[in-house]
Amino acid sequence: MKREKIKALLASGGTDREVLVKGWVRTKRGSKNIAFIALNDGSTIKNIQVVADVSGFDEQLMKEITTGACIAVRGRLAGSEGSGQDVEIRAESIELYGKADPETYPLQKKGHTMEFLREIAHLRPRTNTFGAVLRIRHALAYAIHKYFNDKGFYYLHTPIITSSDAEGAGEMFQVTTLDLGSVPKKTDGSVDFSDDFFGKPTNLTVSGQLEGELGALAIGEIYTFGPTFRAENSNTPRHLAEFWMIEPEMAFYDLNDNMDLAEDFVKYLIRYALENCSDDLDFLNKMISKDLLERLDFVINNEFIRMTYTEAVGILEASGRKWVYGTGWGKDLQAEHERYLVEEYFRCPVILTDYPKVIKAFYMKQNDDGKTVRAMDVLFPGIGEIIGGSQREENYEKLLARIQELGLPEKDLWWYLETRKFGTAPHSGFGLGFERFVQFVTGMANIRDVIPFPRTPKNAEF
RNA sequence: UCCUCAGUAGCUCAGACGGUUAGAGCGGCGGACUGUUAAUCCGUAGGUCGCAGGUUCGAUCCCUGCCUGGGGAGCCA
Repeated sequence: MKREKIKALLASGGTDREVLVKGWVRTKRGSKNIAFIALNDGSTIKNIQVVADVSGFDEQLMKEITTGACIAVRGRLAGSEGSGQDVEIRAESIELYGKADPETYPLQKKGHTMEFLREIAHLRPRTNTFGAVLRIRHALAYAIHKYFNDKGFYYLHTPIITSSDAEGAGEMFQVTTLDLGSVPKKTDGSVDFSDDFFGKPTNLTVSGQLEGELGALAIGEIYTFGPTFRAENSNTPRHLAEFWMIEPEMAFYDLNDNMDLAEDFVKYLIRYALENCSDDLDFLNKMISKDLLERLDFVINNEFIRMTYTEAVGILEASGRKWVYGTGWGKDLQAEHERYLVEEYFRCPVILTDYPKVIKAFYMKQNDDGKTVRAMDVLFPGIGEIIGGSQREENYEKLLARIQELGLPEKDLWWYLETRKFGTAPHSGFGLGFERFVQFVTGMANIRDVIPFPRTPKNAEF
């Protein structure tokens, strides 16, 4: 007999037939004569109720069917006499795959705090909340590939190990095979990397963007979707040391095309989740974040506000607010400023453009005013900056001048500069932090709870 | 990294001017119950009071340091 997944079984509609299901026991209740087992196999947030007439089963077996145990149930699918569910399985035989000693199994029927569940990350996927988050995370990852594939973008695999700190996106994790107990030194005392695996210092990537640009300037429109690593000592509900980032890069896109793509992309993903994960989103809306569905609907049904950094500063200065951080032109916007614009003034996602060049990266296209660059940040309620992007500087002289002005390692960037030397083209791109986006879609308050195994300062367990 | 709060039973928390046997709810275990929905009812076991020093006749409680976690900030996605 073929095992059926609970999701398919519940969707099938028919009753009065033999079925075989396998899964993990969520709860068992009942009396001396009858037992009710809520069984979940991860295919859906919904459990199937298994009803067992106790007299027909081995006493020891029934005793060992406890919360967390894994069982296979063969029985008859039937309409339920109880009110909590439409159908249930009248068990005819039960096989116990794995016991879960109730005295030591850490998951209870009652709710647990997110902090506690983080300590048992190997078991937390068995909870309703994490099951829902993991299914939604999967659906969003799939939708990302589908969106870009359908638009003719190519998935470009940029390197995880890199040898330059050109992007300057943050502190990096060093990659080495040198024996840290006795590091080879040169005569001047500095580390001799010639014996290291790559013969020079290497690190884990902080961004695939620069390599992404190489792809865009050859095959037109590409995207990356991979892990990135930042060794920043950031301890916040919005930062991870290891996170996933999506970075599309497009030839012949100007900043407006870039913004259009970003907005359309984000709305597509939310719509995809609403259409394909409604059970999980309903659960999260009820148990985790009260107005979740309302927020998601709002984002897909409203145009993002677009304005320049300069206009935004004007709004902040006209607000009459007392800010902890000053708001003069040329200063970067702080969390309190972004929050005011998004959550109070507009109450809508906002795209800010044309930031002062001094606070932005070297590769952004310089405007004719000599002061600003064609940058864009997409700001979301609750999580702040979710997308950062720009039109890239395609002019060789201007790009080189900026690199020199900032004292960046020109030698390490020779390959990047050559794209502007040989057949340069206007192009744009952006980066979307995947976990921050999953946070927004699921309503989870802490980014550590939207990735199966979070990596944060002082924590690399599991 | 800075500011701030916290760490007591498996979980969530209460507690004491510094003073003999540290409490509750839930969970577990035992029992009752012919259909339950985080079942209900009765009973019961369970604690190095985060770690290391210090003050004291005596510290889980006061002081110092450290560790871990939450929130806020910075850095950013």
